[in-house]
Amino acid sequence: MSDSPQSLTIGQVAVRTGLSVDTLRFYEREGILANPVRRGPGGRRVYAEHDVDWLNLCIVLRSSGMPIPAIRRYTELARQGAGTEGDRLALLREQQGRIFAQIADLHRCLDVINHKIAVYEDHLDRPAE
Amino acid sequence: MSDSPQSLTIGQVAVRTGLSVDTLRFYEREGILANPVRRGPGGRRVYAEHDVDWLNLCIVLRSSGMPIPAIRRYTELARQGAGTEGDRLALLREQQGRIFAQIADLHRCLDVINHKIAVYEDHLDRPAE
DNA sequence: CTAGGAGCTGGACCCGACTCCAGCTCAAGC
DNA sequence: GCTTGAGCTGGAGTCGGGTCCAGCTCCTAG
Repeated sequence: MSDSPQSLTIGQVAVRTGLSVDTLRFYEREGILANPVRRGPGGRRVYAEHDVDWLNLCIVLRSSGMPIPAIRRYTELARQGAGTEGDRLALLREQQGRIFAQIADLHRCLDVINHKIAVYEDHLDRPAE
Repeated sequence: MSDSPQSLTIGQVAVRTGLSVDTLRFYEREGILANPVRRGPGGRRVYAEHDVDWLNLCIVLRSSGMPIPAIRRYTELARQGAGTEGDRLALLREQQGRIFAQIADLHRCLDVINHKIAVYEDHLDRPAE
């Protein structure tokens, strides 16, 4: 419970994030890790807790449909640090908008499907014929 | 205005559905058209209004994330006609469930992003520093 | 008759996002 | 000292969902 090791292996990060080890390396190549991962003895990646936090944000962005290049842009702004907050905010707001649109879209799909379901239920309720 | 031609060309179907001509042929190869498209003179596809209706349903299913093989299964049941309504209903209910899950997921993403946005707004509101 | 425009086919290609693999290096435990 | 397990690299492969293309056939209008 009281463990907050300041250094994690890629395997531990995989467990904490639910991403595969391969995906972690892939994301790194894609440049969506805030700080270019440190290396420990033997060239092994050393992650910190805040890398996990960052990855969790990336996971949220990805799963809401943000493509990797967009996440990379956001990451680059974050890497540049102070002064880019306005831009980062703008990117987040765009994504927020896209999420709203997706939700609205899904509700429209749901309407159609609910209607279809109702028709089938009605049809099946009718005993014979 | 008063046109409801009982036969449509692939180009007209493309316009009515918003799908490309290529995609229509692709969907046909994938077997997600209810009735194996009729052919007119010169081997040209002849569509009817109900094909457009069916395609519109397919579009809804696709855009709510149903993969093509699943749509194919649904289509096959529909083709078999009476007796498969229960199965079709089950497939629709599954998809309904997946849509609910997606919406819930997007709301969770939204929570995270809204929170991030609030932090940035707060940060940017602060005049100097 | 001839140039366009819409269709047709089979097959190649593309893109995004992973996923897998061979071949190598370490470090630890038996 | 040797096996095992976790990591490393570069590069290839996969999968889903389209998209594009060459080369051909019609039909219609000028």
